[in-house]
Amino acid sequence: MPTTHATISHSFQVLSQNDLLAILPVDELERIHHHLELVPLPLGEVIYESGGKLSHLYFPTTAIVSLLYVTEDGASAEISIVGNEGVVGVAIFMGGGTMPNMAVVQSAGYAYRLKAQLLQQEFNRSLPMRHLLLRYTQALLTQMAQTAVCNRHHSIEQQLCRWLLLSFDRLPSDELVMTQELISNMLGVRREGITDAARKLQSAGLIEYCRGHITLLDRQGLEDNVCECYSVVKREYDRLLPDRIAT
Amino acid sequence: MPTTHATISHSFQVLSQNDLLAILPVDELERIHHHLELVPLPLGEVIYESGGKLSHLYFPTTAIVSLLYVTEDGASAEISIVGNEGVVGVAIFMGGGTMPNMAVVQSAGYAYRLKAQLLQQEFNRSLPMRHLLLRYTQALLTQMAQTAVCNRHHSIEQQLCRWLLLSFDRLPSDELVMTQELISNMLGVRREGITDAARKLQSAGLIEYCRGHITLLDRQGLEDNVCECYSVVKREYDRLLPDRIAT
DNA sequence: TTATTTCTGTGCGCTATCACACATACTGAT
DNA sequence: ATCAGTATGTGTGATAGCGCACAGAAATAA
Repeated sequence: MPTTHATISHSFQVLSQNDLLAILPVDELERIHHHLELVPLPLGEVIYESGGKLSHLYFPTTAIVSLLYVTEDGASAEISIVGNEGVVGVAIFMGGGTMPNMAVVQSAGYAYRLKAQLLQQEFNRSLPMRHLLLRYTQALLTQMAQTAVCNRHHSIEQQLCRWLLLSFDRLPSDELVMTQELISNMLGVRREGITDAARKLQSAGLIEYCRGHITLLDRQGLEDNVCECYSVVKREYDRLLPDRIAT
Repeated sequence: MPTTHATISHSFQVLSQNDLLAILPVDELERIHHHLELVPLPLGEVIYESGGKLSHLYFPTTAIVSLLYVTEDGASAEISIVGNEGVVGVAIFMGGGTMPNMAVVQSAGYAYRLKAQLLQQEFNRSLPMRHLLLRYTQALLTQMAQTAVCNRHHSIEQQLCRWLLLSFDRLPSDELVMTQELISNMLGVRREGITDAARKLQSAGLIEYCRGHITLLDRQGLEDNVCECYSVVKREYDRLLPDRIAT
């Protein structure tokens, strides 16, 4: 189907809700945008299981996805967060096909997706596409590394601040739908630990929460309480993907 | 300088001490092997600093290198271990150039190195080279992710087992030159914590240590005590780089 | 409405790890 | 042989986070 200029620009505007698609040169985007499929990602949806083959690469727009590892005895830990700044499914172009962790929708929303095979072709053929995805993957590496550091050295309260900031950075609004129980699963700590930390942040007037709804009140306050891990990761994303649309 | 077949095969045998070079198709290797420079890596040598530009990609043969993050207040945590199964300096071909962590030689030995610019050319030109390095990078991703999980959920003793196994896997001998103090820096815990855990392992007859020399006595015993993180990482390396030379 | 489930608050004892302070023992240089 | 430096052992008290148990409150369903 031939595409008029009008529909292309319209599509591009929508596509630009994902930073990586937004940076991609127009001619690259033209080549793939008919294959991009907009899909809703409801809360809790599993995009891929541990060891499961990835059928698509996902470009989140409004959705947030967590990369989670679940241990043999049922404990869990979040490895990284992916929102509209990145993609879910790097194993497709990295060559492994699968990963030993799972991707779960942490905040409902939408994502564009591209068939794995098509993406692989594009990755091999197009230098800009390759550069973009690899730079994003390097940023992902940093996020994972910093998660390891944070898990080792920082308090639950600091980690909660980090997690909230990373999440709000990827969210169009200042409200997050998320229970303390779920957050505790992400951070791999007890629910009570989150209750304590969250209460402190609320008393300090940084956030407000009520039965699964968290509202950001004072971003600067959170940044004052967070450990260095947040800014290290953020700086690295900004450095590696400088032209992405500012949130 | 033209190269005879004899010198080529000789070189290749030596080069094959690094698994990635060993897997590389012969014609690819021929193209770069004159540029590979064998360098000694003494204990403690810093291959790159946090944020420092990488001049070379390193292919360790007998050396082991740790990717370390040092926090603002001086605490440290190992992000991953690299030995003859991989390379140090993925930021070169991933496109970022630098990383917010440092690479330190954990066990003295040798490595081949290749100028960054040359590697970048090769990475863009050669599909096998690219595939190889990207698959290795995916394995690295898994190691980082699993480090995060391990830091969150597992005991010092389990982590010590994991660390020892990962190190001995990358070592030609059964003896490791390494003080408890240094190990504690890698794992990001107190030295006394390592002393306790190491003593337990020694009493159980799994290792023997004396003033900076650790000898592996019972690998199976270590594997019985280690958390799942070790095997998850190992399986992933084996899966992603199946043809590497068995140690 | 009432009943039930979900979410959050709170208390209490337990354990792993930490921080610090030393003691001991081995090593190597002079 | 001596001494300084390095590596390891040990003790004591503090603390963060855990496991468990349960209470109250808000949302949801009947």
